[in-house]
Amino acid sequence: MAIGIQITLNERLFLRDPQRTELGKKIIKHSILLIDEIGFEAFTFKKLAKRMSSTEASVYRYFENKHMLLLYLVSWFWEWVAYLIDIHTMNISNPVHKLKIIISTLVFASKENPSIEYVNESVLHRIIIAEGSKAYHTKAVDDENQEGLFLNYKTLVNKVAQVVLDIQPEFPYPRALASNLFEMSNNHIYFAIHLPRLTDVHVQDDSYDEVEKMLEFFASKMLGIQTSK
Amino acid sequence: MAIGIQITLNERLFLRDPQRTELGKKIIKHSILLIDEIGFEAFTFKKLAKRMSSTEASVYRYFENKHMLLLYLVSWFWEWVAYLIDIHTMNISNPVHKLKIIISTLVFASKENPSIEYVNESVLHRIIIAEGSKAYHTKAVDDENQEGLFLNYKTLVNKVAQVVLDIQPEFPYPRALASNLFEMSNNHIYFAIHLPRLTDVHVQDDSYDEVEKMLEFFASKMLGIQTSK
DNA sequence: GCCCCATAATAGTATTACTATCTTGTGACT
DNA sequence: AGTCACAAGATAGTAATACTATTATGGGGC
Repeated sequence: MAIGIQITLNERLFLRDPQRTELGKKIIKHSILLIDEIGFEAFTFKKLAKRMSSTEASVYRYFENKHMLLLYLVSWFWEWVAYLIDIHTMNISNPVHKLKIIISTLVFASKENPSIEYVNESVLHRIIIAEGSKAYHTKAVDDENQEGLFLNYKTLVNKVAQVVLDIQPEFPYPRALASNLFEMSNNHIYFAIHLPRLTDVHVQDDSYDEVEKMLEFFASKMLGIQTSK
Repeated sequence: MAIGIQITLNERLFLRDPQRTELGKKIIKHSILLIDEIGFEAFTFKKLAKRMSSTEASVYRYFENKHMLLLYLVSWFWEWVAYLIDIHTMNISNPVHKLKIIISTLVFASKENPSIEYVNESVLHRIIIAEGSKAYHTKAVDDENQEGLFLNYKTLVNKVAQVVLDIQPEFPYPRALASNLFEMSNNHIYFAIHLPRLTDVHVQDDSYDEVEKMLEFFASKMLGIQTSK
């Protein structure tokens, strides 16, 4: 099942392509686990190297710094979600149905059958939820954007915006609706777990059903479509 | 005009109340300016002290670390927005009208007549937009939440959620709608400036009219109310 | 005139965020 | 079989960060 999936990322995200070597894959694998455990602020290349039984200097040969590594993980995640959306909506022509599938793909990204052994998609999803926004809340955002480091996310948002326009060609804020669905999904999962008074949904274990229902509700209200049973 | 405004904040946010001393006020004032200039990651107490012609050790007597200082600034900002909303909606009984005022207060928070000399509200608004979400995206979020460090924001969100319920008592997601309005406001101002493909609105200089219009559109769609001219 | 206490001045530590250099081991090519 | 290339390991070193501790100074109140 892992065959055929290729996640292609901007080459400027890394110094040496981590997908091409064993050490590279180990860096991806363990950085996901370690960031999830101790948080991005406390995460350092030294700790990562120790955990992997490698050295700091070796990690630095793959990524310029931990910010670039985060950017890499975030890009990887969105590229993966885009891939999932593509295969799930491939044969769907009804855009309303398509949007519904997009929402559930997004919310349940972590539950998909893992496709690549060195990436724990479920843990990566948690990282995106907790740390994802730090990838673009930086002083370097404009330079990095110019280098195309956010292309994956922007492409995905625009893909969804196109579906919105297919549903309602005159809708005035297709991209804002699309990006808001993505941001809301992450935010409200996070709120439900850590700041429950900021939301109305609940999550238990890793069941995000209520989040999905809420996003469907919001989307259908925005686009004036019937909520299907 | 500065008379009578008192911003009261959780005492656990600081070690010594910065509002009570000259040095404290200088810390608030210059930290706002410096974080805006160099970004939160590059910001250090040493640089702040140098800028203020004080010492690192003195700053540490007021705030445990830079994260607590950010939390303080964020709380200050939301408390201030809550205050503005209160005075602007004081005599309004129609909840639809109230919500509209809330949206414009939120979007134009930075344009309000400055009330406290040591806080540049316009610059502070920029910080909230660019760095605000880092205040709660931390491993310590649960502990800090338990200590009440996010109360200001949660209270504000719930105040707006109550207005939503006044408009539509059966609305299933009042808090999510409220928090989403706040998050969207900040996000889309940021997107418009740095990642324009993630939104449909534009901002020029500090004119956020399009953001206001969009939030009104979203809110009225969600609540099924007429968009007023 | 003395006490209190905030601030300044200074120093010191562990960790972070790197950069540099040198060695070793493997695989590929001749 | 020999050497070449090159990735990774080992080691060291530097400047900055994130603090903590100690002592000195100076002004306001009693």
